[in-house]
Amino acid sequence: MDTGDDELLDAAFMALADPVRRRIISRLSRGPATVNELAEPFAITKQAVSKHIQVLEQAQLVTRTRDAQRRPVHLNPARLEALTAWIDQYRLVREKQFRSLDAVLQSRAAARGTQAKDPS
Amino acid sequence: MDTGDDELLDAAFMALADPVRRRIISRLSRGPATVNELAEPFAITKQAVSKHIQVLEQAQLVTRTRDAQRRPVHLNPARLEALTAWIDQYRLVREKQFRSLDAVLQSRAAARGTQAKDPS
DNA sequence: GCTTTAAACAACCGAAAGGTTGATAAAGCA
DNA sequence: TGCTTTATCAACCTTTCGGTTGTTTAAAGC
Repeated sequence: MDTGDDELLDAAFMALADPVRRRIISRLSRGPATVNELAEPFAITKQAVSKHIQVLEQAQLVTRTRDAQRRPVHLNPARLEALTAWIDQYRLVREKQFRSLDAVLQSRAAARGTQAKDPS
Repeated sequence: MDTGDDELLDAAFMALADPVRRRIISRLSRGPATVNELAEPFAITKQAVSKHIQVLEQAQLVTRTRDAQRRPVHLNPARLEALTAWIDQYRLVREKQFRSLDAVLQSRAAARGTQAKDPS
């Protein structure tokens, strides 16, 4: 079991629980950006955005480098992979089970409603 | 960059940010369980566990059925898939960037000097 | 030198989360 | 009919989170 990564998982999931931080991740997936650039589309102060980035940095979802007086923020895809790894670990177990017919029908019906990919 | 099910993503990531709730998910991946069964391994009251399950239920990560006076909790794998789908959406974009060195250099240059246009 | 810009640090506030105790409802069993 | 089990509801408390304003550091430009 993943007893060691508990705090990192805590931090990562908590970090992604905020829509502002998720949009920051979305923005960073297209390349590094500074705090000011990241703060622009939001109606909050740069200090608030700076705190959001600190939260993402603590979760190791992003890293910061030095470039003159700017500090570009970079995405860290490895941490995102760690999250999908954790989720898949239980998602796949459940798919294999097929113990309750109700559960299967429910998950199939729900999968039709969302954009789930075919597991085959 | 649709942010349609923002609230569901909020709720789901927030729900998984707690180690107790993650262990509940882990337990449920091996089959349904009641509140009392889920509360047993933890040093908190059943009321607290009941609240945790409410949080998971609001995020649609679990569902509850009726079986006499028991209310077994079931896992809902479709919601877990939605999370991996969101993450992969940005993880894969990033992988594509790594494949092209030009894209990396472009984003670096954009972050350094040219603030004239969005680098997308 | 002095000024501007980017960004962090610090103190503060309101709202929400996690936990507790106590009371309540509903189903099964004597 | 009581009585137990299962689980929720309600009020309350403490800690943390998201945001603000104000101050400070650090590097560039003049």
